Amino acid sequence: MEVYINPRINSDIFLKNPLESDLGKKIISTSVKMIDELGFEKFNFKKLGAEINSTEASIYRYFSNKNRVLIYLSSWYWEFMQYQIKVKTKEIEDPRKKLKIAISTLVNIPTEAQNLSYLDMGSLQRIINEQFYKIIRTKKISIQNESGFFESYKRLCSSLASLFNEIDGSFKYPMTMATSIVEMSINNTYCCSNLPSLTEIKCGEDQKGQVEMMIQYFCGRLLEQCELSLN
Amino acid sequence: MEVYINPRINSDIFLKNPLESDLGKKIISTSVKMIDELGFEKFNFKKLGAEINSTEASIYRYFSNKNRVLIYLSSWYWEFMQYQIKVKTKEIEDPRKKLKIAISTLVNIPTEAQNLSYLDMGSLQRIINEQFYKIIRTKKISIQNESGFFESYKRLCSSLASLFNEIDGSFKYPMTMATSIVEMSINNTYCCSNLPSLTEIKCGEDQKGQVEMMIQYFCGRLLEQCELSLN
DNA sequence: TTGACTTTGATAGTAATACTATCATATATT
DNA sequence: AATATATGATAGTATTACTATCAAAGTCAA
Repeated sequence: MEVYINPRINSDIFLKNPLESDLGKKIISTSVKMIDELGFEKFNFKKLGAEINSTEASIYRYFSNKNRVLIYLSSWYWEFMQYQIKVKTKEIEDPRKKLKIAISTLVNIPTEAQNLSYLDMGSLQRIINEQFYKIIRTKKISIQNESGFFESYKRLCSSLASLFNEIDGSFKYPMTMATSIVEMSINNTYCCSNLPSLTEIKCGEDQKGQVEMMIQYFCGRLLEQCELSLN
Repeated sequence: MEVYINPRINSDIFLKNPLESDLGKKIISTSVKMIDELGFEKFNFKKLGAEINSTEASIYRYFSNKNRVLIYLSSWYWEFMQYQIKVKTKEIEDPRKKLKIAISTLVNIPTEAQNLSYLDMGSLQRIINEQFYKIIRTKKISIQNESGFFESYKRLCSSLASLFNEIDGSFKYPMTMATSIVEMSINNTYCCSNLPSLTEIKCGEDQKGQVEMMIQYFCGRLLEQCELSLN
């Protein structure tokens, strides 16, 4: 019986749907672990094959190269994020409260989504924090964008932008603000561990709470009528 | 007679200072052209050697690998940026006016710095827009950070952060805001050409002006007493 | 049960990449 | 004139990112 949530992912990203076989599921779940441990550069299909007792050739039947695996994982991550935010804000009317929940989800997705996914969301979040930029900064960006590889990310940003718009219709740049907010959550979590002098967030237990409060603070200043931190 | 500005760059980044020989200068100026044209992945020392009528081995005497070239170029870029902002704000007292100039420089550095550099600043800016994240998202981040490879970038962010602090001492996250503003200039220029649905900026002649105004708008909302766009 | 089709495994091979090493030559320095 | 330094020329190695081929195993349908 299937209890996991399977996000719908653009089928041009893969050659064969990894969710339709045991090998496929192993490929993606073990990719997450290995990329998190080795880093994306040192990760490759030969090592992955060895790890899951399969072969390089078999994995190439699912994904044409390791970049596609990364694109697949990021689509998964953003789809999952979107879904979680949707579920958690369904019953809520006030866009300020919705935004507060969206921010919290953005930061805390790994703890909230445990046991809903084949994938280790903690590892996946670290991967996204480290690697997401590699996905969207490529010479192949136009072709990949036209193929719809980034739809999941764009959809999430759009729905944040609509929230901003609902809260403060006079705000001129909701889409830019949305990407900035998402990147702020990525960056500050990353910098806090790796380049601490670039952020006010202090590493440690309450780190995620700090990032959450910070993003609330920025939203409160950017949008009128939006004092999230006081609610 | 030397009329160019030579930014001081952490000497651990290179094996032999490229500014101290003709070959070295050719290496960096041709790297900029080639990375801009080919993309960083397809650029390598063999191709570079062929282009400048030298050899792979000779280039390896200057840089231990192509990543170091990218780090070198980004240090150059941020040093140059810092220097330009400093020169242009030297005589000015009002931190708001200083900030306005800093924002403009951030966006318009290629046109402002023509003929001050060996390097084509237009190409270099495109490279930074596309590749900067690759530099700071690496498994070697801690070692490289400890070696001081990112000092130029950090210094620039710090000086922006002090400006924010001068303008509005009550603002809680000046450093995060500084990195966000710098990244906003990088991202929106990139997205405008490559992922247009992620930004409100419209590609075209006035593109840089739009980005400038947008950043001013964000600063105006984030900091109290800071209506830059009205000045 | 036979036969066909699909999935995976096993193995081999190729072109390109990212270096490293060595030696010769040219040039500059003392 | 002797020496040190910079560069060029060439060769070689390990790894990577694929591609191709064939065999074995399991599945499904007549």
